[in-house]
Amino acid sequence: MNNLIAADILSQLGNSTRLEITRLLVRAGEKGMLVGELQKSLKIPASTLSHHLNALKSVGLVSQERLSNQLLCQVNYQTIDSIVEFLTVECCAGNT
Amino acid sequence: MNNLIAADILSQLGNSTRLEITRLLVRAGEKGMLVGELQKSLKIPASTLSHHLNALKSVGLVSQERLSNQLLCQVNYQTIDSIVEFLTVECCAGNT
DNA sequence: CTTATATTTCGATAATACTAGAAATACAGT
DNA sequence: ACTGTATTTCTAGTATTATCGAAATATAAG
Repeated sequence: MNNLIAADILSQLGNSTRLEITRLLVRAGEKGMLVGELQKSLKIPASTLSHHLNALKSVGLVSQERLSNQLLCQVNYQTIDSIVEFLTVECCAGNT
Repeated sequence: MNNLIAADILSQLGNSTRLEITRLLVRAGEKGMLVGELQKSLKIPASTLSHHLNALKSVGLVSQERLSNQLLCQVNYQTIDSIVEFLTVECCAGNT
């Protein structure tokens, strides 16, 4: 985890819609959520949601798996843990 | 700490220059760093640095204090801790 | 092979952010 | 007052990001 990758991940989390998507997926846990379920929760156009999901996928925060004609989304806990670790250990907090 | 405020803070950290500024200030600890020292480290124009410092101040990540004709910058550990807490507890990680 | 549902990709527009030179401000010393 | 150093604010150009309708693609069922 270097500065550039960390900034990339943080910038993806730094949008309230994407942060909310991430939060929903974390709460959904292992079983994940379908794109359609996310859309119902968020009430945003499908194309907008798809765009944000792509952004989250691009930095490894979310992965998708096809189930017939639906797409299941799951959060990647490892990526979240690694950014938390970056903030706490390598970079930032805990220096009080 | 709500979703919108968290996203704001995360988006400020989600820029490699600002993340580097934050990292430098964390490492500097209590004694902080002068704007000029930051500029020497980062090698970016003063106006660009000032712009980023304003962004970090706007979300409470950095504070400044004048020392005669220089400005001392300090990171606000509390803000970093609160965003880490948001990620670990309220929102995201640790759900494995 | 047509229809229906789920989702993405395309394309265009609007909004926001980044960068940096130039001018302005703040302060200290002479 | 004048000069020098530190830093900000102004301004503008460029680039990136967000939004979302319309069209396209994927899959399943009839």
